[in-house]
Amino acid sequence: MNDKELLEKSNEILSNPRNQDEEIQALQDTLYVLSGKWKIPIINSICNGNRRFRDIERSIPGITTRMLSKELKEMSANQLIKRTVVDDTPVIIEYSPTDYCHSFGSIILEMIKWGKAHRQRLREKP
Amino acid sequence: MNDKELLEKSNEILSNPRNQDEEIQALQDTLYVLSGKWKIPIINSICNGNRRFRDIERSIPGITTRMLSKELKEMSANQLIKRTVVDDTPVIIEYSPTDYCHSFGSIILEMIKWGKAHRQRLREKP
DNA sequence: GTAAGTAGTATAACGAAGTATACCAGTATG
DNA sequence: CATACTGGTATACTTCGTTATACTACTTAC
Repeated sequence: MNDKELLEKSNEILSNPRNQDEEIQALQDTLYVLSGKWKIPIINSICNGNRRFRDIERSIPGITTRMLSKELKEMSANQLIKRTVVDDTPVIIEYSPTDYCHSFGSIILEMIKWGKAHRQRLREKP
Repeated sequence: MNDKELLEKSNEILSNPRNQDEEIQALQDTLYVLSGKWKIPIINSICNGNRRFRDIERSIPGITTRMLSKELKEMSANQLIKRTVVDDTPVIIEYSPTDYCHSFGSIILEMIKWGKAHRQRLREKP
């Protein structure tokens, strides 16, 4: 590394106090937890008040019972949601959000915001 | 639906002015554009100042040249990034963010925030 | 009794996403 | 001269996400 490069490097570090390695790790952690096509829509649906299997299923276009079943199981295991059996007759199964689940609120809101702006852009110049 | 349920439903609608269908669509649009394991880390890397192939590659743990090459090609085609050939000797290839790319800033920041908080939680109660 | 809804499971199969590894031509470094 | 870097491509392979379809057991409504 020559003097010019060294100077550039030091300027870069000074102007950018963020820790790159830590950030990319945080980003990849988040992406790992949210991986796949369905977890975010499911979290969104449950946080929006949907509690029962068929209600959640109907609220997410394109999802199949199998995928919903699989994801709900995985998300229960990971404390993202809570599965409650209401011992009525007939038995009712309720899925509810945990605090953990609510912590994705900001990410989901930003994604909704982006998606809406995206559609707007497409309408304006197609 | 009985009277009690009807009342609850109407209260729910009044207290929740958001359009569910529009939101889930916006969410799924966003997820579609960002699908896969690598686009968000790549956007982040380029927005953080990495410009050249090997720099981007080194900044993203786990990515292979093949995946990076594939994604960069796709993202160039979709106007997410710009590929510039600097006709020096040797030829240098530069990838730079577009405005479109910058529009993911808020989502990425929220994801980094979540990932950091997540690690913090794990440290506190393992 | 029959149709429709609830909460799923079972099975099979497809294909995209991702991994691993090697390789290339050109250039720079020691 | 050997090594290592650059910007990728080629090939082969694996995995697992996803779809499609059917089915169960129970309940409610007509």
